Amino acid sequence: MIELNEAQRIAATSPDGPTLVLAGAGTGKTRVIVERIVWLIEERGVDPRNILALTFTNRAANEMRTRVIARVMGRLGTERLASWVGTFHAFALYVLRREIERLGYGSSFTVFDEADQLSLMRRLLRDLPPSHVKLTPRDVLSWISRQKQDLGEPDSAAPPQTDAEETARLLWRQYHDALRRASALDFDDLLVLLVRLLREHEDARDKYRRRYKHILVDEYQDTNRAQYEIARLLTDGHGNIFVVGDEDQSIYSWRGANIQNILDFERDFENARVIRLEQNYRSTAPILSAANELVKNNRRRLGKTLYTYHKGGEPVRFYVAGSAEEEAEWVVEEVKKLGDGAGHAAVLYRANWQSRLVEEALRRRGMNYIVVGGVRFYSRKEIKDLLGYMRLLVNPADDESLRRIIAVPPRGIGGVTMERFEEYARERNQPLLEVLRDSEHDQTLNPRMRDAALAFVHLIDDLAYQTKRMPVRDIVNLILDTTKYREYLQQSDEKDFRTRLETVDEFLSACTQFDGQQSGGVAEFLQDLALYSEADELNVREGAVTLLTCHSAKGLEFDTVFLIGLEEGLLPHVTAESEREVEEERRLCYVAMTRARRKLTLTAAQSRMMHGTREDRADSRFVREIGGQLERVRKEPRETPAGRPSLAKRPAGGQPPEAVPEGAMKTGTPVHHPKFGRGYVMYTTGSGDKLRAKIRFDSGRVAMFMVSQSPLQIIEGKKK
DNA sequence: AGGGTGTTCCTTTTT
DNA sequence: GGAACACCCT
Repeated sequence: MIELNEAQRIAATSPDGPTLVLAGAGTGKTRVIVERIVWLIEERGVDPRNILALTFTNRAANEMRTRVIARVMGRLGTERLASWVGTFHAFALYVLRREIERLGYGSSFTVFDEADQLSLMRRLLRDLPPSHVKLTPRDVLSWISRQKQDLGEPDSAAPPQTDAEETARLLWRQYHDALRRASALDFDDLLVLLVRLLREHEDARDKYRRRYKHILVDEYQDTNRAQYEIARLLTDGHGNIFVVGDEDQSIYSWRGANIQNILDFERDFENARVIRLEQNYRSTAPILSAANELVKNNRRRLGKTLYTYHKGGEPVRFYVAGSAEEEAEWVVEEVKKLGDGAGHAAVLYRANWQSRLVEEALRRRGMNYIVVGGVRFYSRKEIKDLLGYMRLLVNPADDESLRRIIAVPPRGIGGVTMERFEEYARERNQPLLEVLRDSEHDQTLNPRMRDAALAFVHLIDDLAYQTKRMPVRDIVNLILDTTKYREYLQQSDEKDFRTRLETVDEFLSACTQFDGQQSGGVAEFLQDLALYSEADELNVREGAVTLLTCHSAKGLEFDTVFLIGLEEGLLPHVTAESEREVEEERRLCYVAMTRARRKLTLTAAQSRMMHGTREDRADSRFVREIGGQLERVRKEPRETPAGRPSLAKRPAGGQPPEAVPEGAMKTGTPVHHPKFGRGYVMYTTGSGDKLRAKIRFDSGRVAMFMVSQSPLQIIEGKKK
């Protein structure tokens, strides 16, 4: 066993039976799991195939797998790790592919992503009688998700308490039926159906119990009811469950994670051993003590105190900028000072949209950076279009995909025509594709509609026939050719069709890769894709700073960390109202801070654009709680008064300097702005005093101005 | 039918 | 600043 401290060694070599390892941030959690797997295989002689290791993110799974292989290789010469290491969702998918027919589903089911769920829910809400309470699709979906993760059923006994709940329940029923009809599952269904399979089918339960004699769960504090139940069902019988977690890092309650699972482990699993890891190997003393200072304000915790033998270290800094723009500028300047060290630095934020300002500041300086997460490759329009075709081929009942592609490219079936088919589909409870097919015999239909519908059905039928048993790449190529998709992109989107074509090519490469590695066909390809996200791949680019949310930073570490937006309403987030929710925000802040090895800087802004208007911002209460541990950084003097646009500074009622005459602002007009300098009009929208102009400045900056209220001036002739 | 434009929301975090 | 929707024009 390599370099383990006493507590780590005791944990990794814990005998059979339930074990809970409470591992604080940076105490070597992953190492303990990895060493335990190695120990089980090498010392205890456990067959690797009998080991099941479950994680929450693919990234964590990949890392664990890589590390175990690296450890086991030299000794056993095993090239491939036969243990099952992956996320709960991936494991559920793996089992369901083989067993789902027992639950009355076909094995080529579709997995709905968030966009699919949203568009389905939007439609259901539209069709709801107006008497119902107004709910947003997001709210309904997250309510349903919570119910599912708690293993509720759409028509369970408990009577609805409020009108909203009654409506939500009705929508759940409809949503459930729609998924059923489309032979589709959402993310939660993967877990729910696995639980049902294990509960209701004894032979399946026995089979998987016998196979997985040792269950390991990473980030146990993030398990929800369904995941807990899966672990429990697989464990009952042998009791060999080894979980690692940290209640102070529980940040997924909005996804149904139940912190009670870790708090109750000793009660749930009899004779459980509990081992605490408290020696932190990652951070310097000042970082650790600031983080401890913060998290000790939480009441719901088991309590641990992290310590380190690292002496010294720079104090944790706190910088307040005048505006969010200035905050980004400052942070980027600081990153720049790091030189090559930027490659080991990260900028962390609460919400994805916060990356924008930082990205812009980085781009202005031509600096390299990586954004983790954000807009996903597979949610880009062109990819979703192609996936729509593929999904319809695999699963002709997938109405959601049909709606997406029926007018892509346009083929004479628009809103009015579709409405008519939708109605038939509802009446006869049939998939849309079938309804379109049957239109052949419908004499009441206008012939133009009918011909268009039949042409589409033939297209799909032909594709389905030709693509049987074809490699995925060839299928996509065939779709591209028969639908003239590239030509469609070209004519519909002159501006950025080049990047879109590149995206298509990138997608083709991904297909080729799948064809080369995996044995499955399109159905498997699509199912795997649903669980994949780019955040899984942490591409390291030489010298590039990493931008990511606090959530996706979990499990990672960086030499230098900037945690930005420490403001009330952002961290803690506005939506956190109850004390319980604020505690989770505090844990999130704690997780973010403890990512730093050597240098940690917190920042905030005094003003920020929030949904279209500039708002004054207050420092986060967390800053106060860390209090004395922070070193305040003073603003450096600047030549130009920074931050706030001049609009905010003008005395109320004042006239803009030299009002711009109506009609003078045209595309190409050169203008001058006191703060941003010279530029020209890209285009204008609106009219009168609502006239707005998009300006591209010589600095490269692009901004939209309300002409009547901005200090823009038209300058004569001298265009550069 | 389909493209373009304007208007009105709302924006957490992820499998 | 963006997505979804409503509206208008061809």
